[in-house]
Amino acid sequence: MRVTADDVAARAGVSRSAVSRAFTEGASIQPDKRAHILQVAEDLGYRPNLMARSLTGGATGLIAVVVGALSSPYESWFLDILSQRIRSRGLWPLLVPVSPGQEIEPALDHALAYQVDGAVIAAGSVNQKLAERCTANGAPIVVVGRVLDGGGADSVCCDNRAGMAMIAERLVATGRRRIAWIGGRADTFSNVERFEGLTAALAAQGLALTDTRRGDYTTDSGMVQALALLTAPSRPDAIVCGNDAMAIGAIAAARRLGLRVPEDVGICGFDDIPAAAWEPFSLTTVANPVADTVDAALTLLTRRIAGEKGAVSTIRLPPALRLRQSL
Amino acid sequence: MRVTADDVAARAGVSRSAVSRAFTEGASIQPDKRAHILQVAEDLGYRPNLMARSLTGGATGLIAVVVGALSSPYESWFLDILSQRIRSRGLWPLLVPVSPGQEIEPALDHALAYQVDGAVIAAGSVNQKLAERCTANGAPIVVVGRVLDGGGADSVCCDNRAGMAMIAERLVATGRRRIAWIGGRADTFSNVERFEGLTAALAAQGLALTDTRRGDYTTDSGMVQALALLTAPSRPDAIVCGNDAMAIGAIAAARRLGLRVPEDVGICGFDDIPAAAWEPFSLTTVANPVADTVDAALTLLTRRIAGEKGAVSTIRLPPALRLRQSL
DNA sequence: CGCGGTTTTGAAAGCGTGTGCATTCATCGT
DNA sequence: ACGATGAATGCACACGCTTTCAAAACCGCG
Repeated sequence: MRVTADDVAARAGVSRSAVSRAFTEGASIQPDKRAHILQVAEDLGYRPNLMARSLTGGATGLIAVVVGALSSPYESWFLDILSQRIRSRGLWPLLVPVSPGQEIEPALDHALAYQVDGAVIAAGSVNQKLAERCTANGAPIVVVGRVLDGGGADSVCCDNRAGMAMIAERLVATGRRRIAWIGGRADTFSNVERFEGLTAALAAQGLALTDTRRGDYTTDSGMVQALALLTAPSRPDAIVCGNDAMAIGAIAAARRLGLRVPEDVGICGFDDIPAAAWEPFSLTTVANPVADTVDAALTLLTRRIAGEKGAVSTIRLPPALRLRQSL
Repeated sequence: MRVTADDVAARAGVSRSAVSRAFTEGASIQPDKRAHILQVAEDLGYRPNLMARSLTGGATGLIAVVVGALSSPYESWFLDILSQRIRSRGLWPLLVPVSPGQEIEPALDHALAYQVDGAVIAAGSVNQKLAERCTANGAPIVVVGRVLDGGGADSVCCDNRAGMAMIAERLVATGRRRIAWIGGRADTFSNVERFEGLTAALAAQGLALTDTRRGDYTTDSGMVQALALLTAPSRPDAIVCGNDAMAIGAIAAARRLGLRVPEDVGICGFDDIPAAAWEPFSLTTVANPVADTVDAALTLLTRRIAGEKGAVSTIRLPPALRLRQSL
């Protein structure tokens, strides 16, 4: 049914090896013969079967991309950049979507069976054992957005504490005194670092959070938690959110209550997703250097795929404060 | 390097055939022997190589997913649902990102070389010839969000005209007289249908568009075009946008100009992306039945993969009006 | 114990490709 | 003209797996 190299060979009156060589850059074959073969292949709609090719020991060119709920603006923004960059390196992203809370291991296992050359893991929790198993299977991994404790794999991650220190500085500069926090799921790496980073930076200024609440990184949860904060007896004059999506929800909550942002309450987020710059929000936030993160991660990964054996490296990329209207 | 079935066979003291059978559901093998083999495989970290397996004529389980700029909220929302549904059918999405305006053919060609079982095409333009080539290569395709002229492939698509008719009805009901349109790229299927659907429905009510402008389906472009419309001598009292992202931009534009929505100007979009429901927008829009669309598309596709040969079918799913605050 | 029938089992033949190896062929220098 | 050189070519094997096929083992029953 599917047209193979044998078909092309028969039609072109050459051996199958010749067909293979015609498609191999720099192989020893007469130029006009190659042209003829390629023409016949074109006519028949033939393309070398990459599965079979990879069987002989070559790479598949497949990169597993483990990513969380794509409905989140941050995740989809990230995947947009990542998938483009993977393609521009001549590789192909095999998407492995995992729901929050879902185990990553069985899905990744299955992806490994596709002989992926490597994996970029941007969601779910991965321990050292899993990382080692992947590497042992010839598929090095790079973890993005968190640092692997135990150091089983390379990782690239924004410097969350530094980002929060910038926020704290801005809070002090604008004279905020009653500062509240809306975080995400307590067990996520970024949430922990951002929370600790904020409290530490505030403590250095002699300040402390007056209230802390927990959302789930969605806009809706940010709105719900902000409504609770802003209707409490001692209303905060600033709300720091663990990510931009919740901050956007918080702005919506303030508006609904008739509060002015930033005069009555300052609001800020983290990541600088595209929507943060939309005028109705104009969110002051910390820019997560996603493009640089992706580049660094892919560079690390391709090096490992090429066989580099050195110690695992952890890259921390510096974020930048984006001052807009909301704080 | 990578552990193969031979390794497992040697370690378990059986033949390679036995190992293969142990992993094949319903194969003829003694239960305790299978258990033993599976245990050994587990110890060695063995999983059958899916590339090699697919070589014998079986399916790869790979579905190429051609999708456009994921930074767009609609696209990422769509991909979120699609990827989950693909996984829940036991298949795997091979992501093929294409930039707007970029040719889809070379990318899809390359994906075909991975022996994908089929393809879901939600971006780029596909003609009948390309569709036939895919089908001939054993990879049926289904086109989503547009209808293939010439009918070379199944397609699933929202009934854009019906949606616009609902909008027109609402416009009349709220007494709008000067209605403007902000569309997307002129050559896209959804843009053409939505525009024609709106003008036709308005004409049936004795109305006509007072102004039309062209954006590119992004929030920024919606804002730019809406600013132009709302500062023109004859300001419209309603703006219909080709999608939600532009409508959100239009709301931002109205706010910046100090206009009240919907009192001074009604604004509506199309798709009902998650952000449309966010309170600061509360966008009246037409709900694109994305989940149903995805299900229908995958059902069609899996049937084709199973070998169904019938005539191509075009499924039109009915949209629904979502009345919120903006119109 | 023998025999028909049913499972289990291992050997071997592919699946489509890349490539080492030996062979052929053209080319070139002397 | 002739041997040396190098490119071009075809054969055959390897990759890891599934599956057919025939042989072997097992079962129940007379």
